[in-house]
Amino acid sequence: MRKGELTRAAILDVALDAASRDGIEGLTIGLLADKMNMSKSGVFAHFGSREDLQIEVLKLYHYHFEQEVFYPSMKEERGLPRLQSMFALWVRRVTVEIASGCIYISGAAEYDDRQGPIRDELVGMVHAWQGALRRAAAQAIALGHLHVDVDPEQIVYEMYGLILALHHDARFLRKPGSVNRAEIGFERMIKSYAPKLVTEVSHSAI
Amino acid sequence: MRKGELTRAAILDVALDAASRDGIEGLTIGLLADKMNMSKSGVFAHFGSREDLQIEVLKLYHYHFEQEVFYPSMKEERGLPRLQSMFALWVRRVTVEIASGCIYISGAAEYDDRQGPIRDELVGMVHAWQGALRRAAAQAIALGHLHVDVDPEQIVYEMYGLILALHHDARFLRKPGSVNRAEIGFERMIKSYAPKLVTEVSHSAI
DNA sequence: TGATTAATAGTACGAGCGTTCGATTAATCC
DNA sequence: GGATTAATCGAACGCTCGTACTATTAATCA
Repeated sequence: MRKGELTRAAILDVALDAASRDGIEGLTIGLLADKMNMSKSGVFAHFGSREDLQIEVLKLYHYHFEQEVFYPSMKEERGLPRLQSMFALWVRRVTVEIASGCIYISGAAEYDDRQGPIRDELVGMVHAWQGALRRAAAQAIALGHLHVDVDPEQIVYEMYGLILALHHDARFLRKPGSVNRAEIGFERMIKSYAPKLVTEVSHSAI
Repeated sequence: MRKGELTRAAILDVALDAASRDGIEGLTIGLLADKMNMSKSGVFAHFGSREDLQIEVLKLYHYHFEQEVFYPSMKEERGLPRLQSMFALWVRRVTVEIASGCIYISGAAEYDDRQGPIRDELVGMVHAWQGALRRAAAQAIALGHLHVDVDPEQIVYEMYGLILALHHDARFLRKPGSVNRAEIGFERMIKSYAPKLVTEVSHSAI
């Protein structure tokens, strides 16, 4: 591996860390140069522009997310177990990120009114993840783990809400116990979307 | 009313609009000066500093939120009706804001890692609103509209999640039908936190 | 080791930022 | 209407930003 590629990767690592804290838009080349003990032009030379750097950081985050959340979940059994795993690993990732921050979430707030390549990249990633969640939910329905009438999109919507609330309460408000609330909410949602039982007993649970 | 106070109010109106779009941190004096057809120093003179301006914008947003969401809800009957009104008006506000943006939400993302007066102000406002929601939920429980074992904080958490998801999907992803999802999710939540039924009739009486 | 190429540093530019200060115009009051 | 105060402007300061260019150092390869 050439030396250039190595420093480039090191810069991206530092940039990801910085972006997690201050947002994608908070990334500056001067700041990275300081943290890397390099000159501004030295850092800049590895990327064609600041925008390219920002997009590379997004891709790096996406890679981490896939490795820690998506792929491990895909090894779980299809249907509800996989959906539960997705949520659990997602919660863990957001919790681990409490000190730094989830770029999908902070990025959504930063780029909801802007347009351009960065927004496009971000929207694509979130779409991909929501698509994976939707497929998992649809499989859970098809396999009879969840009620037939449930809309997979609705499940994705509510799961996303629980995670967003976790991010909000834990990171912004710094409330303890938020992880618990996310899990309780998820369990309640799964229960209320459970398939209709043949026996009367659990009617009240629906 | 002096002319100074009038322009000051006009600047704040424009600033609120700009901040809704580009965030509190995106506010710049030069931009406001352009929009107001004034000089930078002319705008600046109305506020001691940019930070003061930003805080004044927050207070103005808070005022609007109170007028459109909080006070009207307080006129509703205590308990579940009030809680439902709070959610409905909140949804409407976020929906109206889809073209611009909710500063409580975008601000939370901007200031989760910063500190200082702006963050303090923002945290205070969100705390106040969550407190109001919590009290309404607690009353709904006390009045028998919701199950006794339910934690009011959990209800606030999940309500906030539904709104955050609405903001995310409608504003960032620009998905249609998000308002419906928020309402469906809320109804399901209320149902699953409903009190255990003694008779069927009493349920509909609530 | 010497030649070649890659990686980094240094400097400069134009733009925008918040803020300060003195000058100037406009509104207010007697 | 003239005196007084309030409101606004204009220019400047020091700072940081992304980027372009040239020079210099370091790594790679024959």
